[in-house]
Amino acid sequence: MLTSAPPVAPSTADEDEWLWGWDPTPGIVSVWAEPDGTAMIWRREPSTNALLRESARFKPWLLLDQLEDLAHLGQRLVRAHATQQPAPMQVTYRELDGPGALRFLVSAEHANTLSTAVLTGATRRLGHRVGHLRELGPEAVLVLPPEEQYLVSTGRTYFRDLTFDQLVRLQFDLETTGLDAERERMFMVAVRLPSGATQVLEAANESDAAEAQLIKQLVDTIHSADPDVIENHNLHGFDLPFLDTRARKLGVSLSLGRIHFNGLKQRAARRGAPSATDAKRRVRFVAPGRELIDTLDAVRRYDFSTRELPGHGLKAVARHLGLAGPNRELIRGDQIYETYKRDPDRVRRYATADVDEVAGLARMLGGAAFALARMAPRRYERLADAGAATGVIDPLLVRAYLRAGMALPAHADGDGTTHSGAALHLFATGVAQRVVKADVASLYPSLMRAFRIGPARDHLGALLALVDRLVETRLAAKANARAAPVGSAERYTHEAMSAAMKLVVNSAYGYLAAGGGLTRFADVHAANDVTRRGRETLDFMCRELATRGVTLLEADTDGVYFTVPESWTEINERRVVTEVAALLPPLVQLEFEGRYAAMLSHQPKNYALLGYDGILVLRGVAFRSSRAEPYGETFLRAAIACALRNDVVGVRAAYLNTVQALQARALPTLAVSSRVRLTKSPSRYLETRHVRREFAYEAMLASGRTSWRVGERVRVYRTKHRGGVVTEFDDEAVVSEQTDARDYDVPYYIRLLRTSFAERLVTAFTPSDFATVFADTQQLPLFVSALDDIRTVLSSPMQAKIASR
DNA sequence: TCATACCGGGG
DNA sequence: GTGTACGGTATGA
Repeated sequence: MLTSAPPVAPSTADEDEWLWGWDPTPGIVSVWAEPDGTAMIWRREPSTNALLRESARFKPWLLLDQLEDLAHLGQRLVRAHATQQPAPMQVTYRELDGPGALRFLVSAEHANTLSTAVLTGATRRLGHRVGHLRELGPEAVLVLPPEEQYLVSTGRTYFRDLTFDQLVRLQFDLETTGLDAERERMFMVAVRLPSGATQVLEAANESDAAEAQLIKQLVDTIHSADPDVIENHNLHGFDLPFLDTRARKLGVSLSLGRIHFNGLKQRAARRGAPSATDAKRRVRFVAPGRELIDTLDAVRRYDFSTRELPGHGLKAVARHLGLAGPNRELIRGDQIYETYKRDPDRVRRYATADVDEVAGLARMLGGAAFALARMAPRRYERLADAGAATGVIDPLLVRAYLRAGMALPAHADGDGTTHSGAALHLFATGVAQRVVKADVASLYPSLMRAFRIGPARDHLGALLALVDRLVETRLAAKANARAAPVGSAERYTHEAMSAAMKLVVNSAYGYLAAGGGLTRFADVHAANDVTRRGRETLDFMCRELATRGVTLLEADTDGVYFTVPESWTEINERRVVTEVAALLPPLVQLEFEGRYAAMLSHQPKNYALLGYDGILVLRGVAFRSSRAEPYGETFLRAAIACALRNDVVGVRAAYLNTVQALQARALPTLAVSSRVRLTKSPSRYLETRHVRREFAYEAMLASGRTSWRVGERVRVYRTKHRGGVVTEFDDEAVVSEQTDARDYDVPYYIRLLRTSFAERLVTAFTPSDFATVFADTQQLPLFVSALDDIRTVLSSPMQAKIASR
């Protein structure tokens, strides 16, 4: 059980245990525990990869804020003694040290003994029936799922001494006649076996019996492959709920786990499918003995820090990450079944590509959750979809406190103090040459460490200790990754560890700042202390840089863009960053992040950067919008690239060329079309059409499209009097040149070019020069020479406009 | 027009 | 018995 360690001055060894647990049992790949105190553990022997199944006993436990509710047990309530074997119906307790509210650690042989005893006492005390422990509130009781009780009390974690590639993983992907499991059915399942071989299971016909047979085949395939992990993209949002519904309707037993249950188990989850019994609740399915991993979760977590993915769909992500083959079969979702009837091989290739890409994706992005599962006392599949703050840090803290024999604070509401945010300064707008970006890596956790800012109620100092250890572990993992051969499992493991550490470290501040009593140790004062020091640090950096002769452009939270004098070389640029870095506290590391040939500073968080390699990067909503017409974006990129090189003639040429291309109708209709989503059904639109006409629907009707799906994305464009539609295939618009009428409204699109797109260069010139550069096309001859004198400008008219978030 | 509610994904 | 993203878009006052 939970052995006691000295509650003060934790040693390095204690902190290791807080981070990693303490039981060395290797190779755990799944855990299933029951309220009766039995736990089933599946392990892979790291040296042989053989699967072992072990059963164990544990004592279910929970934490209470008082013992009053258990007084009615009389003799059955006993103080815990390490040596004494408790009797079956006994409840043992131990009072923990420290000031925390949740201070009584209570346990029994069966969880039901515990909960019944507490509920009986609470019912008597409160004078009304208390039917469930959660009714007592988190300030009065802490009870974890059985697996987590087991992992916390034993100090075990998943995957010790195992690499990701030692996991036995299977991927499957359903192909169905539609999205609604109530009305549609499955007709195909692509399976990728742990060996990497793929197979396609198919229903023989459209009958119930054939679909039932397909489900049985899938279940058999999974059982004979016996994977530790089952993966798919949106597994919990689509495949499992669909499968569950179909199996119920068809009366087929859906037993996907290693313990036979009739059907899948469920757990509450924020991101899951609506529960069949209560539509307000969301659930995820559980198959005991296996871990059900949704690559969509890994994608979200990845994109959360990188923000580079075009979308989170499997095809888009696989393409972006280089996992998609060159001849990847693509079929629009609503055409899959139709295609299957005509050309089944095409759908087989499509579905097989899906499972292959999922396997690649899971390996590429799943390592972070794998690494977390080696630390935190939760199931792998829980850590794969958990938020870092409550999902990872809180379980680590709970385990640390119990290990130290310390009482845990209960969740507490804030005192009404509002949370203050980061600093954002726009110092100058327009075009700057020789731009440098300097930033502080992981500013907030660094400030927490440097100034020892932790939650006031964390008397054990566990959060700061964890952040310290996580940062150290991350640095070691990064070094190990660099030392390992490229592409090796070892390198991959270290990189995944580093990514996982970064995730948790960066959420430590979020944990502190979480409002509404969401996290156990939330502390708005500490969080404000962090952001205040963050603002001070940013302001200090800006001042110190400015006194060293640079011109500040924009500063946001933890980084600053500035431009340097013409005479400076990269050596000077780096020196000024190093000098300022030396003035900051040791753990707050200002880094030279990059240098650019030029920058167009438009609005806060909206700018363009031209690299010395000639690559132009646009940031911010002003420059990137999914609705923007492609011709405008093309123009904007060309014009900005010229402006950043001070090629004013080029800017003018880009403008004129676009105008002329429009006038000559040289641009395909696709180039002037805008992406919209149809959210009203045809009948719903027709109801309101006489009151208010909406362009997108009018364009559909004008193109003879009288039926569409709600949610369908189309590209629409304007003609002289009405509108037209270019249909879209997935994310890539496909239009046939022969059918392209190019009947778009030329004056409208010329106007749009000027008022919407050219406008985004307004800060690059003085007002009169701007008017000249984008003057009416007829006046061209007048202005050719006038352009020679025009230079881009950088201005700071507003006295360093300061905004606060 | 501005605030707020909702979505992201899957066939 | 969950977990508080965030930026874009849809909808309603």
